[in-house]
Amino acid sequence: MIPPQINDTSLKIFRDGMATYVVFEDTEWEILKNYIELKVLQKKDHFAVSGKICDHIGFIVNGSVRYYHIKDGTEITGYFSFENDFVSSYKSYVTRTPGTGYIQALEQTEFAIISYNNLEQMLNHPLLAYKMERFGRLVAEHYICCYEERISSFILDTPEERYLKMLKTDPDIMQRVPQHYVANYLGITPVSLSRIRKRTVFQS
Amino acid sequence: MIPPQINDTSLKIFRDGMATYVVFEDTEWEILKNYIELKVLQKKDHFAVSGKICDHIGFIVNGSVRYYHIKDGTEITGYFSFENDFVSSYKSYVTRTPGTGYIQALEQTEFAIISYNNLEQMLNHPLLAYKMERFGRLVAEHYICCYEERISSFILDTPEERYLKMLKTDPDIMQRVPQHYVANYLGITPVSLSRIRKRTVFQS
DNA sequence: ATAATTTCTTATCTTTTGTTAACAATTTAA
DNA sequence: TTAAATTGTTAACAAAAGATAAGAAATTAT
Repeated sequence: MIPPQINDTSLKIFRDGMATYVVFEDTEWEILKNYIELKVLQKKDHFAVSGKICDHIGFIVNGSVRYYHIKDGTEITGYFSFENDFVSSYKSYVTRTPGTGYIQALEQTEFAIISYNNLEQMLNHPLLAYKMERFGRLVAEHYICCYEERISSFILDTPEERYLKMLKTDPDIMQRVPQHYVANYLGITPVSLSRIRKRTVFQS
Repeated sequence: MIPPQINDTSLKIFRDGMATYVVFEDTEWEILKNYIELKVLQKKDHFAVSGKICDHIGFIVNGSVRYYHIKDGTEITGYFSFENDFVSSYKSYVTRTPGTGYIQALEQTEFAIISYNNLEQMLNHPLLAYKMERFGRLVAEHYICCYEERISSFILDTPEERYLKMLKTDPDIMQRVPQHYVANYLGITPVSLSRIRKRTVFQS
């Protein structure tokens, strides 16, 4: 099985990204890299679509994506990911069931990707299994921490507080993402975000 | 190191709970069980408190807990856990930093617990490490899926829809938990939940 | 460069939620 | 059993958000 070649620059960035969680030695990496492929999406192309099983987990080498759902015929954006983030319809990927949302490139975006089958092979490979399990655990734990924060903010903060916190946490998000997507992400309407920005004398 | 004894009934329930994710053989279990302790909290006792590092991960053998934060001097309940759930201030436990919230028993509650040190030892034990990493990954993935659902609901659904969905997902929650806690959990005030229940001819 | 599309703001009106307070109902404690 | 505390409901009013629409601003496409 000869996977589509991924270039060395992207591979290096991906290796560094994984090293945040688990460091792979050169000998391990020589094996591991054979399971990594490259994917490039143009603006508005989809990484995952509703109704289909999401077959890959991606790592953004450069670019960005948004997660959205369709409710009553309109798109509602729930999340964004940027460089060095992992991307997938996790539930779909993990449970092998059709996803309920979409993941779309906000601009031309380059991913290092691991197919479900390749991940299975890595998890069964005697020289990779242990570190891959560990890697998976640490990544999952990291995202749990992020999600915890996000849920707390819905429980504890008003939309206005959520907006102001976001400006501190992701100072450049308003520059990189259309405002009406950000509004959805905050759980409010675009009109409402516009009003909040007006009354908070929008810093940034 | 001789840990406080945990009784066999509770241990069996905990073993079944872990087996949802990874099955441990008898020989493995004989080692593993030495790292498990028992904890019993009376109603209103705390499993974790704000400002302190949460040193244990718990598994509810029987009973229930609520997660809450204090904002402007008042308690806001963000989550509940019941039998067969894992319980911890995850971020605190994982990152070894003081937690920002509280976990409190809603009734007398019995936990199988793993201290951070014991978990480290298990993760370093040659006969347990691999399966424990895998177990950790699968549990974390499971909670990611749950959290994804919850966040989606804040983005996509109105409070009323969120309430109705909850009735389907957790049909007995209104019986087990005070209503004003549930209101917080839904991201609204107790008064608002009372109104929603009135106008939806509260089923259940 | 111009037209078309998308995005953002503003205004009006409606609906919902938050706030506060009073009271009833229920649970807990003495 | 009675008293105290907690919990749930309802009402009145204020504040915020949703819905819709119109127009301005910015971006994208031709």
